[in-house]
Amino acid sequence: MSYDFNTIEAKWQKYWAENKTFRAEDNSAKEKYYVLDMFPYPSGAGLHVGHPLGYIASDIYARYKRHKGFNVLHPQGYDSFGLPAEQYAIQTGQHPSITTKENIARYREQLDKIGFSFDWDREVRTSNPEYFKWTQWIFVELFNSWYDKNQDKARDINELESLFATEGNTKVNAVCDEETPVFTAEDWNKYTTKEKQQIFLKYRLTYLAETEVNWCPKLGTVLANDEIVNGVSERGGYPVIRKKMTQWSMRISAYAERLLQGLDRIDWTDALKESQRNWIGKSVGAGVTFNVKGHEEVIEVFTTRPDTIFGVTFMTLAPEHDLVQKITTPGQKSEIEAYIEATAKRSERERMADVKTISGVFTGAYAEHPFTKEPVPIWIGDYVLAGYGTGAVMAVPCGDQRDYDFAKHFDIPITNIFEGIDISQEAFADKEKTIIANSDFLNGLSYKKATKTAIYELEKLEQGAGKTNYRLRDAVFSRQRYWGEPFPVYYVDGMPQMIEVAHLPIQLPEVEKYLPTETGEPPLGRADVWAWDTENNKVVSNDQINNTSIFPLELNTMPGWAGSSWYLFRYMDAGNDKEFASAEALQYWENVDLYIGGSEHATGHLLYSRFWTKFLKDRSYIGVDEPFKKLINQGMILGTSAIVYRVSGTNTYVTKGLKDQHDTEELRIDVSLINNSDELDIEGLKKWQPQFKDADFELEEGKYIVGREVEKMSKRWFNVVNPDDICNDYGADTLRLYEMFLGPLEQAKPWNTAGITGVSSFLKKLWKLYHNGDDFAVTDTEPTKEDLKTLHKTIKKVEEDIENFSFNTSVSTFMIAVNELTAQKCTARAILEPLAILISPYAPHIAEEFWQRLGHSGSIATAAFPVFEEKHLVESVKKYPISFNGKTRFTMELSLDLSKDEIEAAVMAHEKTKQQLAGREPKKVIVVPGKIINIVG
RNA sequence: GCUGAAGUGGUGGAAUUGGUAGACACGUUGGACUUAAAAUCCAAUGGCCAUUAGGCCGUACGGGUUCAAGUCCCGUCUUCAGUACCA
Repeated sequence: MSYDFNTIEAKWQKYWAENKTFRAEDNSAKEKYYVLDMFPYPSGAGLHVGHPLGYIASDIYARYKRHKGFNVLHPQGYDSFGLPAEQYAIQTGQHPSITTKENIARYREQLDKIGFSFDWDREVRTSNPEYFKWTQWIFVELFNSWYDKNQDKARDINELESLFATEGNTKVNAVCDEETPVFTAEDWNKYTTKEKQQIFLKYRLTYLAETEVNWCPKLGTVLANDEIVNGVSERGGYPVIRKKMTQWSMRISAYAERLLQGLDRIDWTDALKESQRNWIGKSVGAGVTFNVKGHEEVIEVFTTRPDTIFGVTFMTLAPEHDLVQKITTPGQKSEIEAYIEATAKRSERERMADVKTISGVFTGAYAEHPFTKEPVPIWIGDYVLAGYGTGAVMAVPCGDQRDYDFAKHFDIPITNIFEGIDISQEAFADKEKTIIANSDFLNGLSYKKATKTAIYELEKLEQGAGKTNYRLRDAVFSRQRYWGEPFPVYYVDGMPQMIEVAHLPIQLPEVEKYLPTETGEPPLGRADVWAWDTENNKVVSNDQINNTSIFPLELNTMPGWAGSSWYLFRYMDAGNDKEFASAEALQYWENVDLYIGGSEHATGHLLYSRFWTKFLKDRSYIGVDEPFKKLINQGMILGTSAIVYRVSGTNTYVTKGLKDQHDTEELRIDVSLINNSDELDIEGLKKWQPQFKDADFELEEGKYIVGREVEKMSKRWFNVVNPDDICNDYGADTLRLYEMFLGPLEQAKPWNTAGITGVSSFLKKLWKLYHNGDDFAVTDTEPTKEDLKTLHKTIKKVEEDIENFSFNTSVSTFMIAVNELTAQKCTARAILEPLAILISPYAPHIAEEFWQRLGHSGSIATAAFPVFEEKHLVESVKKYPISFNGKTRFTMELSLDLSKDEIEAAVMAHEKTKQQLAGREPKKVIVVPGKIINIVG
């Protein structure tokens, strides 16, 4: 019987499902190990061969850990809320839940074919009400929490209320909005309920506020900072503008320092940690207050260089800054307004595209320098960003190149405050070489000392203090969409109220269209049944809204990252309808030991889930501070597109070798029409699309050779390779081995189906090793020394490879082992049985088949990993290369029992050595046991 | 600009961490089997010189340390990824 992978794979996939082979136990004497993949968004296109790469790697590791005796949790689910299903719904009118279900069914079918060891009993779907009930619950918990800086953790909002009632907010050290008023206990107790609610909103970890947001008109929704790439939306690439809107936000900024510190304790790549560090963007400096001449208002700035305060010759505000309208003098009004209008019109992208153009307008107003009391002109300019720091800078042209360029452009004076530095050409920003001059009490001081002194003096004046600033902004949490989690929120007198957990989940209402309303409200504004009855605790028809007991519900939905920020905990106890997961399950499974997924989530999902984990820990729902202990980013598998060359204006296609003789245009065609030597199947192409039906082809040596281009795998390039096809043609085990064999896990690499024959024929050879003709032929004979050596070499290498996640080299190791054992005609059970276990994480189906044929009744999945024994690798005789002055001349066999001196004596006595030395005395003989002998003449 | 990663045959990539560079595989060439093709099997395959034996040069480039460097150190160049008017 030959290797019939289709039958074998179907058989074992059925066996695993029926026997629930990979079910994880929630309490076990075994040590736990949690291996998680970033769960997929089930898109309509299905999986291509790139998607399973990370899943295969995590599956190998999960299976390996089971062999090593761990209780392994390896679940899978779907991130099933999101834009594509909604856009499809807008086009077709089909409810997104239907599309989503269909797509999930397709994904599941494809995943099952590859033979993953997922515990499907724990499947989660973020769009299932049983799941998003708890997403809504976490939202409510965040709403009911505030961040205490003294204890450095989130606390119950009721505790804040009692603090307010007894001592006001003067002593409360909390993370809150900038413009939070100061009040006493007496004030507090006089406030109306609504006033109290307004104040609480400034403290809650999720809050409703009017903020400057990224509005994407094309998508009709706001976006968080991480959803914008290069000034355009990540999805679709549409322009994004800044706009003030009332939105839900997450006070992630409260966790900035802990998110930064936590990075030191987790095993992630440096690149990823670095991009989170950059995103958090900590900078240490000072906040400085400038009085505005003739106004009550003051301007707050943040600077990393308080030591250069005497170099301030002007100030610049962001055009969007609140004070601009108030301080602009009548004479400058029209000019300022024209400028603000012009900048507001520009998209983020345009603004980023021309950073070189210097623009700005003088407001006519002056601030007062805190020390010299000199007037400082106040300008506005779009090089100052509203979203960073306070949206205002003290400009020090001598020490900052942007301020310098601005000053030169508008002819603003530049004061030099650096000892012995020429600033006639450019600003001087080297902190380390700075000696301050021309600066009153800072003269002669270094950067460090001057900074300290300046802050001290500012504090004395009460016009500044040391301050740490973070680039990390609070994350906008509302989306003007349909297909997302509804907020468990209704409004009484404009103030948001939470719905208690007992009445959750709040399910999505039916709408007749998935578009915004004519008045610009989100799609939920179309729902007829979307009001909250506080007496009966249920959703009722909008007609009944009376604002005494029945109130309107929130119209926004949550963003895509809501459900994915905590799903790792749901897998621990996926069926629980009383809690998001039981305390026992949470305590046992703790957090993810190994997480595998793409690096594109560096500043989105991976940051938000760390934030929610820290929050849940603060509120004592979980015991861990970080969600993912170790993280590996798998590289993308790229497609290799096929290109034909059409002679311009004709229907004639020329082969690659002749294309330079014509004026041609490139067309991408389906990669399945190309054979392993880049030759085109012309008849196939003619049938593929009508435009090729009557085409002419100019060949070379009777062949049409296509051009190739490596690029992202995508339907529109026709370069998608479907894993189902590979499974049908070569088998899932071959697909798994080949995906690993392609190259290092973390690297991007092109898919090339041609190379798959290598691993495919390896599996055939492996099959033959266990079979003699048609019969399964494993004998109980004693293994030879060579056989044992091959086995133990393989155990050692494979174990090391898996521990280091270099799965690619393991595949080669298997190939070598099988070649050697075939040559040695090894049929010994004592070799082939452990070999089956070694291969089982990589090629589980064939391994199970061998295991059964070897007479075992259960699954190979729980078999113990073979133990490596050094003694089998030790040889008695070794070939030593003998070198003279670094050049290898010959090799010589020597016993390994010899000591260093004996080896040296034997080599010197050897005839060839004597010839080489030709009577000369060597200076030195270097013996590296088992490796090389070097004689230095 | 800044940060991170990396430069090894025609290609993907190995190299036990300083010890015979190019494992393994693809591709290519030649051969066997076949009427033929596919499949399969065998052999060769870094470059140059040599009939052979063998020799010389080779891990982006230039230096250095060492008996010994792909690996360590200094400098240069290139590529990829992330990020960017961050005060």
